[in-house]
Amino acid sequence: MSPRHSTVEAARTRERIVRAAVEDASRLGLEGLTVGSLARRLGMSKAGLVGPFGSREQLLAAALEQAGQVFRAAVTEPLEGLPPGPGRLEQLIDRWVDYLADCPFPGGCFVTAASSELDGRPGPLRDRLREIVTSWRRRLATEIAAAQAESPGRHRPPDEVATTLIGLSMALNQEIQLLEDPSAVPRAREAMRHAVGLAVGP
Amino acid sequence: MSPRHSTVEAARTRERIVRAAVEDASRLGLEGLTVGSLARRLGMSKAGLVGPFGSREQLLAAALEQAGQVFRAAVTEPLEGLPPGPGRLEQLIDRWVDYLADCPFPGGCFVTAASSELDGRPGPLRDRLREIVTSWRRRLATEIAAAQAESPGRHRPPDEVATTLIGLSMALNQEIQLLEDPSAVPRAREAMRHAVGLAVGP
DNA sequence: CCTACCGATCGGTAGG
DNA sequence: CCTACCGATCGGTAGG
Repeated sequence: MSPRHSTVEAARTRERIVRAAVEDASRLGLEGLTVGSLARRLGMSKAGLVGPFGSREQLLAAALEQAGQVFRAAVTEPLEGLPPGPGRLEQLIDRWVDYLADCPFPGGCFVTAASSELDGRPGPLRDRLREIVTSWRRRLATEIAAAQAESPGRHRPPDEVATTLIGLSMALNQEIQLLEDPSAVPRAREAMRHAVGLAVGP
Repeated sequence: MSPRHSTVEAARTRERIVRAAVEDASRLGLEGLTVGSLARRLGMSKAGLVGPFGSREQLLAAALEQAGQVFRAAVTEPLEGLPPGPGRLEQLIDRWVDYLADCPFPGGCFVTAASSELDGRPGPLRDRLREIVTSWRRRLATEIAAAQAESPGRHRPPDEVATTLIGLSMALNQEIQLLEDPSAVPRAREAMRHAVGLAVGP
């Protein structure tokens, strides 16, 4: 009744392929990933590479899911256990900036790049990405509202602040990846803290 | 001594090709543009399409320049004649948001998409794009500093505000192109006005 | 997981 | 500006 060796091996192989696919897609874009060069890099045949997924597009879908997991592991999971409020929002911002500053993907934020690439290409990949982005926006707005609820006075609408934070993450990603400007990291961190109403440095 | 007819025709053809290239690249990305399908769409041969530019990459470079021109015509040129200060910054924000809301490119902001696509691909296209983005950042920071100079009190650093505005433009572009959320336009406009310290609506 | 192959398309060039 | 072609590569499949 124990799993056949080949089953374990198959899962390992699948995992190995997905990780390599995420790397390639991060550097070259989802459309830039080709099964031929990815297979060559892994020392496999094209058929062996695509087989576990059925098609190139389903391999890209698996890579997108994996990238979402990596983002959540870096930014969202460290918050578990903290009570909602300004302290947790501050942690979220720090984890988010750290994720962009020391990015687990060689080409910068995978979801941002995929969004720009897929927004004009209808299909299941675009649909799934829209779900991922929408869900993250909702999560952000909830965290912001919880933080605002603990301090008196008028606040900007949580949706607007969420847009500002997402925008700052995109601008930071550009300043790191395209402009290679090391001053961008502290600047974006301060801007995020200011946008949500946290005290900011001198 | 008058220019030969063929010279005028050649310039017209070149212009026509560049415009079509910008459209294709906006929808499919710069890497997604192929000379074969672009030639077919224009009823030309591949050789005739690429000839005036020398190579596909130089055609892409021409498309990038053209996209920069379109952006400046929409956002920067309308400001000419206005004195620096809050009024001109307000106009800049409105033209910028309008440009994104009713975009001259079918796939959304060309420069933002190109930035995300090229940031991991070293070469002359990336170098040129970096110049374009850097120059725009500088211009923005100058406009922000001029507006701040006219009002008393402490202000956020102009570089930080420039990052916030650029980020908001990217987030708005995503909300329009990927999420197709019509509420994004007024929200981003308010966020930009707030970020630069202009009075915002109710 | 492999080899061997499919038709289609890629960017580019020779020659006019 | 064209036709006609180059070698390379694309994603996918048949058959094992």
